[in-house]
Formats: sequence, structure tokens, C-alpha cells
Amino acid sequence: MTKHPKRTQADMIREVLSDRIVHGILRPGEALDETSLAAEFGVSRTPIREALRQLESIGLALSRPHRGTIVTNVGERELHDIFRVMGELEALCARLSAEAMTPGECEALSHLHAHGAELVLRGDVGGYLAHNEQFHDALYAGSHNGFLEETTRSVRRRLAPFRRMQFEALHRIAHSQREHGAVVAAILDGDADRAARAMLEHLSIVERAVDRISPSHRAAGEDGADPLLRADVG
Amino acid sequence: MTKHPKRTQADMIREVLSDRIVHGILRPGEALDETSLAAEFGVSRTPIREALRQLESIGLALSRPHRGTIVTNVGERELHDIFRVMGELEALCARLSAEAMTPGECEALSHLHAHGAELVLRGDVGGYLAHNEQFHDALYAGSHNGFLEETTRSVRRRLAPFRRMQFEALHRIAHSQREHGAVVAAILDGDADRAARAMLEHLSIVERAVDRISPSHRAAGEDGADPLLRADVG
DNA sequence: GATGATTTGTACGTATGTATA
DNA sequence: ATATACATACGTACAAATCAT
Repeated sequence: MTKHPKRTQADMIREVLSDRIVHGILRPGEALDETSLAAEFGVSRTPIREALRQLESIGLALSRPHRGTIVTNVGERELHDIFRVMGELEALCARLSAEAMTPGECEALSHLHAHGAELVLRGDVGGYLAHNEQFHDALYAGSHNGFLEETTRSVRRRLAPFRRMQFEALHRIAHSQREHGAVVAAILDGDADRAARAMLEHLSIVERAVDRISPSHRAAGEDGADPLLRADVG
Repeated sequence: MTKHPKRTQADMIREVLSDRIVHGILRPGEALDETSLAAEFGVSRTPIREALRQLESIGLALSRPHRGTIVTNVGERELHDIFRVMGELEALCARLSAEAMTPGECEALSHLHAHGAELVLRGDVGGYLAHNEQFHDALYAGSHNGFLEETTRSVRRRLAPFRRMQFEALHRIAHSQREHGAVVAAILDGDADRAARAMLEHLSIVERAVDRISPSHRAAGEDGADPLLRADVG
């Protein structure tokens, strides 16, 4: 039997809505109407409300009293602010990874990085996007700091709706892989400062390279690029 | 007319419960029973549930499906993890403050710091505790990064239930003031690296100096030190 | 600026899942 | 292990606030 990790309806609904937001199916600024959602999911408004509160807690939604809930919409200024903080958090992950990774984790990281190289050679952009997530997740875990891991992942997810793959992605992933290489090398050397610097550098390049999705209050009907392809190479 | 900033009952109840947790009236591990709270506040369980979800979103409470909600209780290990992240966030605040503070803010910071010196001379421990909060808040704001400000304040609040004023507080505040001085000097010099290092140093000293409140599943009846005096000098 | 439509906030009752005897 | 008790999760109904006209 399929035993779901999340058991309450609110949890499952939150998961669905979270994915929709992260993948751009629900766009920033878009309204999250309790009644409509209740109808769509075939439940009462109660679990919907719970889910919306949870989304708010992740930073993916914003609700004001008696005014409803909308998908979080941030301007250029705050977007830059968030990038700055995420850079620092990821840099700290890299630093701690350099200090604390076990030999086993180091080897796993090497293999992971090598796999990324293959994907670049094959020009498998989609595969590299998935690999990229794995790579960063490996560093979060490698920090051996559960709170840092959780916090960094949360900020990354919060940033997702506002980043998307740039056009010349094939070109970009080669750069990304090279930057990852600098981080990996520093970690394997146990050079914490260099690892942190390399990661900060990587992230700041990512910020410049990423296409910002302009804040939009338009309805979901708008299509634009295929939402399933929206992602970034960071 | 007293126009409250938060309007819904859930918001007000969250505020009350949040204060109780931060001030140690509700201890880590303690159960937050919906029915009892509903009776105490004279409302139905619905707004209570909303408030508990909001507390969970701040990280002050933890609820598991069908098992109820308790005040967040973290072990030594995770406490250290959170301290590490907070140190880095505050250091970033100091760094950005050194880069971005306006002349007006610099002057205000100087005055604030001078005020702290007076409090130390007078031996006003309680006053210094309040001053300390103001000092750190000033640096959060001085970073001119709204997301960083919000994030750092959130982590600090989350840490509050597990820190308390040490016995030799009078001795400690003198040290704290001196450490603040190093940060202020670096900021006024516009030396971002030095400001960040000084703040990181300050925070790591704070972590060592602070009395950890041992995780407790005991009921609230336990008194211990006066909850209203629980605070830390950081 | 007042009124009506719509949406959120709250109360209360029922069902379901967890823990204890 | 089964059953009982109890707290939470969900559904429904109503009240209150916002916005649109």
C-alpha cells in the first residue's frame, strides 16, 4: 500500500499548492481563494485554511486579515535581499562541509560531481537541473547542521518562483559545473575559507545569470514558457 | 482609540502565547492543549488552532498530526546549530551595516552605544537587557536588507526560550558593552570584514556565557527563576 | 458615502486517529 | 490484543469585515 509521508489532508494540499507555486503554475500575486480551492480539492474550507497557513509559514504565501491569501510576490529589491542571505547561508554550508564532511560523504560528493560532468558532456540540461539540486542538497547535509540545512533549503524554495532557466542554458551549465568544481576541490582540501568564498562567488554569478520573473498580478490563464521547464542552474 | 495592530483573535492569541513562550512562562516540551486554551481565552477551538499554526510557523511550537502541539524543545546539539547560524546572520548584519549605514544611522548607533555605557556604569542590568535588544535591532535595520532583518529577528526570537541571564550578569554586561564597542568602531570605520568578525566573536562569547535552560517536559507549575527576568545579554 | 455581494473569521458538532487500560 | 477514552481533524453554519457598485 502507498503509505503517504504526510497524512492529513491539509498537509497533502499544502504539498500540492507548494509545488504549483514553485513550478510557476500559480504565479506570484495570484489569489488563493479558500472557497474555490475547497471546491477543487473536494474538501471543506477548514483544511484549505490550514494549508494556506502552512504556505505562509514557508514564505510562499501571504495573507492579510479579511483580505485573503495570495502567492508571495516580491519586488526586485527584496529579491536581491533574499539572494544575499541565501548566498551567505550556502557559503556557510560549504564552509562547514569542508570542516565536517566524513570521508564517505567526500567520496559521495566526488561521485556526484563527476556525474554532473557527464551530464554536461551529454548536454542533458534537464538532467543537470536535477543534479544541481542534488549537489546543493549534499552540501546542506554535509554541513552536519540540521538547522542550517533546513533554513537554507527553505530560502532556496522560497526563491524558486522567481528564478528560471536562462535561454542559453547549455552554455550556463558548463559554467555552473566549473564553479561547483572549485567548491568541491576546496572541500576535499579541507579549506573552509576557500570553500565558502567559492560558493559565494558561484551564487553571485547565479544571481546575475538568472532570468528574473517579473512580478505579476495577472491571472493563471497566461501561459508563457512551459511551467514544467522553469528552473534555474545554481 | 486603541487600534490594535493585529486584528483577528487568532493573531492576538498568538501574540500572547508567543510572549509566554519567549518569557519562559510556557516551557519547552509543554503541551499546548487546544481545548484548555479555548476555555482560558473564552473562544472556540478554531482561533486557537490558527494561533498554534502560526506559532509553529515561527518555530516556537511543534505539532504532529493527531498528537497535539507542544512548545518547541530542542536538544543541546540543535541549540548549538541554531547559535551557529544566528552568529553568521548577525555577522552579515554587521558587515552590511558597515557598508550601508547612512551618516544619520551611524550617529544614532553611536548615541545608542553611549547610552549602553551609561547603563553599565550605573549597573542597571535590566536596562541593559533592553538596550541590548535595541542595539541588535539597530544593526538588523542598518543592514538595509529587509529579508535579513526579518530572518535574523526570527532566529533570535526562536532562541529566546533557551537562553537566560547568567548569574554574574553585572559582570557580563561590561564585557558585552566592550564587545559592542568593537563592532561599532568597525562599522563607523566602514570596515565590513572587521565588523563581521567582531560580531561573530561577540556572539560566540555569548553562546559560551549563556546559561542553557535544560530541556524540560515538566508542567508549568514549576517556578524556578522569575520568568520575567529571564533574558540574555548578547 | 451607503448598500449589497463576496470572502474571510469564528462557533460548534461529528468523525477519525492516537494513546492508555 | 481489544476496547475505551480523549484530543485532534474535518464539515457545516453563521457572523463580521472588506470591496464593489
